[in-house]
Formats: sequence, structure tokens, C-alpha cells
Amino acid sequence: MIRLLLADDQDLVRGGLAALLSLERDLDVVAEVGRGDQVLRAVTEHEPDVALIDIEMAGGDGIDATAAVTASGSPCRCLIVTTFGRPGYLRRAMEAGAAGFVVKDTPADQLAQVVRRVAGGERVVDPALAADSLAGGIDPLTDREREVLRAAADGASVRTVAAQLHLSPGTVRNHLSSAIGKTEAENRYAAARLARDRGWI
Amino acid sequence: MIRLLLADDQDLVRGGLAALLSLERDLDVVAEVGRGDQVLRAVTEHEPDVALIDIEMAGGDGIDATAAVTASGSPCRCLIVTTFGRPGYLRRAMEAGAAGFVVKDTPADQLAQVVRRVAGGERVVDPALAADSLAGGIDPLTDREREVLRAAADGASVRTVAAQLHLSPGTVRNHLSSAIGKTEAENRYAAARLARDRGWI
DNA sequence: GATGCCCCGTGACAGATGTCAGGGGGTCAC
DNA sequence: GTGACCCCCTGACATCTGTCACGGGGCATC
Repeated sequence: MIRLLLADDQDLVRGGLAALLSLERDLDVVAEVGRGDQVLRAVTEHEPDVALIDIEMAGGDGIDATAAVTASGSPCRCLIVTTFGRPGYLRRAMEAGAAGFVVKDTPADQLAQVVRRVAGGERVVDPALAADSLAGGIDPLTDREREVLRAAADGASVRTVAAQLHLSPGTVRNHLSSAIGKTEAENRYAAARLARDRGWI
Repeated sequence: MIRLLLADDQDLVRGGLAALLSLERDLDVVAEVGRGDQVLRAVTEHEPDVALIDIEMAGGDGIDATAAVTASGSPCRCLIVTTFGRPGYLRRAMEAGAAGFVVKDTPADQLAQVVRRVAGGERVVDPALAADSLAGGIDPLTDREREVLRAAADGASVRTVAAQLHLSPGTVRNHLSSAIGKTEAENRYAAARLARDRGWI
């Protein structure tokens, strides 16, 4: 039997996945959690072979949870199952020690097979996504640029961002301008959107 | 037997819901679709009693799909099952003739009961959401304002938006200004974010 | 020590943006 | 037919934004 942990903040999705995977004779869902920061504890407590982890969860990023499991030295293998196939997510997940990465568009009948391969020691990555990730290139932004872009992403004025980060307005504008140039966007908002889609911020 | 149609663009979620609902003896999933614009055809073809429809789908809004089913005169009752509990979504769904509205945070073991109640003729609405909806107020935007705001939301320039909607740049700026005023936002992007969170666009 | 990169800041410029006043046209309800 | 809306457009204005040139300081690496 392959023991599974499910981490997803949407109850219906989690329950659905549990029902789906329980149809397989060799799979056993031994625990479910609804928050990223509960993953590690559940892993140590229930000792699953594979943890299926969503990225965007209330209460902690799934990638952080993956990193925590990896750092703990647990033999549990983390399989990211996420809505958003952003190249940056894939890269960050792999850096965090994930053993697999699939998007929720994956056909339902393939999930069990992916779980088995991950449990068997393989690394399983959505092939289309892997290509995107290579094509998308690496993050050209500096730490400050990321920070400023993130702060400005939802429409805050330059003055607000400057006050928030304890910078002069001119400096904020310079960082934004630089980020806009690097992303080849038309303005800060398009730049923020691009950076987010690529998983840079 | 209650006949069900599932509409969700994420294969894993759809498959999970199907597995979950198939555990119930009185429920029968007779069809699945992955696009909003395929809902109506599937309804006429398979004649389900209840259609579970996601809102945010590739290939057509679930609310539009609900409206189409309602307009067709089909006896099929539409139950919106969505990630985002935005007040405006609820209102729009109800206007489109939805018979129920639940978020994906709903406990998995309650879904079947909701489906039965909807099939039985009840209107079932997430209670917390209904309260939000009443508190959130109604959409003050005009059709044009919504359209312009949506087009400008991801960073397109005024010129681009104007060309896209066949308007003069000045008119676009006037609509945007009006929308900004109504949402009490600082700029178009903050206005777009606010309007989206409230389900207005 | 020189070079390179990043950070922080200033000043200046063109162009974009948000706002306002004003005008013409359409539709709908009273 | 008179308002009350909404739509579309114009022109003008102050402000914000994106860009550039320039400087100083810190911290690496060679």
C-alpha cells in the first residue's frame, strides 16, 4: 500500500481527490490537511509515502511546506498538485525538493499513475511545463525590484510604496523603471502581472 | 436517481467531484464537460436533473452557461460550485437563474446533501456569502465602465484599450475616471482589483 | 586597487493619467 | 415633451509616471 497525505485548502477538492485516489486498490489516503503550515506535522505524525500538496493555500505556501518536509529529512516524497502552471512555481518547487509537479488540468485517470511513479522514486514533471520553464528564463530582477514590484502590484501609489519600504519616491520609481525594462512591459502593472505569471514575485 | 452534469475546466477537480458524488447511491454523474460553452449542449443531450457548474472556466463563464440553460427552458437546475465566494458572483449567478451557490471550501460530506436539496426544488445559498453579498452593496458601474475597466485591468495602455473597443482615448479616460470615482480607488488598477474582488467585472 | 554590481538618492524631461467643464445624441419612464 | 440616464467626444489642466543622466556608498571578485 502507498500511504498518501493530501494538502489542499479547498474542502471539496481535497475530498474529491481523496475519493478519486481511494478507488485505487494500492493507494491509501491516511491524512488530510487544509493549511500549508500543518503539512510537516501531519507528515511526521502519519508517515505517508507521498504528500500531494497544493501551492496556493490559506495558511502557508505549499512550496514552503515542501521545503519544510525536505529539511526535516523525512522519507516522504512531495508531489505538487496545483492550479497554476507557472514556470517560476515549478522552479521554486524543484529547488524546495519536490519529487513531482503536475497541474490540476491533468487527466484524472493519470493521477494515480503519477503518484505511483513518485512513490517509486521517479521525478515526475508536467512536460509542457518543463519546456515553458526552460524557455521562460531565470529571474532577472534584483531583490529590491521584486520587493517594489510586489508592493506596487495592486495599485498602490508611489508615495505609499515609498513610505511602506522606507525609500524615497524617486528610488521607487527607478526600481520600477528598471523592472519594467527587464520584463519588457509597458508599465508597472503589466510588469507585475508578467513577473507573477513567471513566478518571480 | 438524481442525474448530474459536472462542468469544471480542471480535469482533476472534475474527476474528484465525480468520484465523490458517485459514492452516493442516489446520485449518478451522467456527463462531464470542461468548457462553459459546452454546458448547454450537454444539458440538452443528457438531460441531467442538476448541473454543477464552476464559474471561472476556460471557454466561457459558468454564469453565462447558467443563463443559457435557464433561457433554454430546460428543467435542469444549475448549482454553482466555485472557488471564489465573491458577492457579485452570487448576485450575478442568481440573476442568471442559478438554483444554488456553494464555494469549494464547503465540507465534502455536505455537497451531496446540497445537491439533493437543489434537485428537490430548494434554493441553496452559502449563508456566509449571502450576508457578504447584502453588505457589499450592488454594482454601481455602467456596462461601458465595466468593459473599459476589464480591458485596462492587466496593464493595457489607454490607446490599446481605445483601439480594442473602438472608442476615442478621451472617452476611455472618462469612463476610467468615472469607475475610479465610483470605487473610491486611487487609480484604474486599484479600481479594477476592487471591482474584481466584488465580482463586478 | 580597480571593476562590477547593487543600493539609494537627486534633478529634469516627455508623455501618460485623472479630473473637470462642456456639448451632442440616444433611450426610457413619467 | 421633459427629465434622467447613458453613451460618445473634445479641450484643458495639474499631477503622476517612466526614463535618463548623474552622483555617492557598500560589497563582492579578481
